[in-house]
Amino acid sequence: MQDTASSGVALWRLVADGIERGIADGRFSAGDKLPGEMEIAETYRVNRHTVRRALAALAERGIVRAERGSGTYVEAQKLAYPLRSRTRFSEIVGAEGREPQGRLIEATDDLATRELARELGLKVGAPLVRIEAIRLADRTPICVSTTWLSAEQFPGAGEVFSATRSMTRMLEHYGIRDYRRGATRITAGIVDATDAARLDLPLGRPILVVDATDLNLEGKPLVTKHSRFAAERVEFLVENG
Amino acid sequence: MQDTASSGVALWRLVADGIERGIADGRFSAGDKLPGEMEIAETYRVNRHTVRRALAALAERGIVRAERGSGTYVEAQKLAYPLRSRTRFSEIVGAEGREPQGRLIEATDDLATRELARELGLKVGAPLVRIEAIRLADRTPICVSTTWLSAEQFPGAGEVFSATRSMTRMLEHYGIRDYRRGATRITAGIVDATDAARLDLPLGRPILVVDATDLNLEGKPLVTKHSRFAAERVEFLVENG
DNA sequence: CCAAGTTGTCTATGATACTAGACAACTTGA
DNA sequence: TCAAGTTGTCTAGTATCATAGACAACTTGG
Repeated sequence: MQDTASSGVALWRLVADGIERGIADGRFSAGDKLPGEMEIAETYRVNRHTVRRALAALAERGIVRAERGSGTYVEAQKLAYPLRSRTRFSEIVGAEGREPQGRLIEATDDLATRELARELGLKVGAPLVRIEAIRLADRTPICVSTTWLSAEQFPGAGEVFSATRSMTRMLEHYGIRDYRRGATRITAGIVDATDAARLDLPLGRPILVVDATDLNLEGKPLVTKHSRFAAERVEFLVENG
Repeated sequence: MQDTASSGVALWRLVADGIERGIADGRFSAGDKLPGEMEIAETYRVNRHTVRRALAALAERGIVRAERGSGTYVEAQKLAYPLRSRTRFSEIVGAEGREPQGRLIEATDDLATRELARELGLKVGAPLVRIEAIRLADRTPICVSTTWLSAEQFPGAGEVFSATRSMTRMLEHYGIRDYRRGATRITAGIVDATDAARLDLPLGRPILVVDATDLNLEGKPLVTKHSRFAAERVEFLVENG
């Protein structure tokens, strides 16, 4: 493909548009592996470097993701994540037709700092369970969360979460049938090295940081969390009214 | 105006598209004088030479005409395209005093889908020749067409079209002296990236989509086509009675 | 472990895009 | 006639676009 009589549109842009169209048309679906750079270059009659430019532009926009040695894959579209008083990760992901999954990274004992104590309605220094977990949709990491619970109210919470792989089912194990979201604070930042590895994100990528506390139906704090979402994989929906 | 975060679209093309849009929208009419090159350069925050490049591209396509010492004037007029039982692109364009031209993009083998088989009076799966071609008037692309013919009735149709550059002359080669238009269906849509590049149209522009079948004098289907016209360069005339 | 296939990075070259400034050639209206 | 405004042409420098080849780094399957 030669620059179409110098049309004013860069070759790499035409290639990028072609690939994006293939994704939009369903010729490639989320998770699919694209043809190799060489193959794309041949089908468009273009140099491999031009294809790389096109793929870089798509990767920049989070539409594809290159894996060295393996291939380039179609990124899932952003997960629509409504922020309501009832927010359950597994329900939200399931409602999008994707497979929710939770994975325990570690569960440790901890002591309440002043902030944690205030959020949870406990005394400073009260024993807590701290759960570091990762949540996925269709095997793509969406967020890592640090969750704190009272160690007295939820003894052995780490093992239970590890077994159930769901915060909701873990609370059910302790007889909590329902809960609701209290305050939610949202900020943004840059991923650190630890979270980057856990989220399978390149360094320097933006994250959405959510601090939230869940309450039981009487308004008593149950758990408080500090979650970091891969910004390019999720879109928060705030419902007005 | 700097290259918009390196969008892959040349600055002069953005300026040219802007001016062309102004003409299409009626902000400038045929015969009007455009603002001076300096003024255009200022409104687009661009060097005067870039404006000259844009105007040169428009002049090349016969849309504007520059007069030294005086100004640049709008030339554009839509191609009047009558829809009759006898529709020959080259005749229609020639009748407007413009130079018709055809160009083969590709010719491939194909198999009849149910719809194509019905249109052509063939069996599903019958071998077809699929011709992708572009038609121009005075070097301005007017439409791209996908044409299907029976591979058995017209063997090697792709090469013949490539050589004759005319559908009419191609059919003459197979002994078809005359044909007439059967059903014609017209819809509209937005140009996709591939057609945009072929029609030299900015993305997002409207197209006229025409599906039609040509019959021989006994009413037997010869070819069926799916054509996309640049809406801003053509005006269909339907003759009543 | 190895071979094949993949993406990542480097260097290099030529063409094109964009900016900048200057001046020539021409038209228009006062 | 003259001044102002217009398009046409030239030189020059910087950045981007596109091609080309080579090799490194990595993954996958046998």
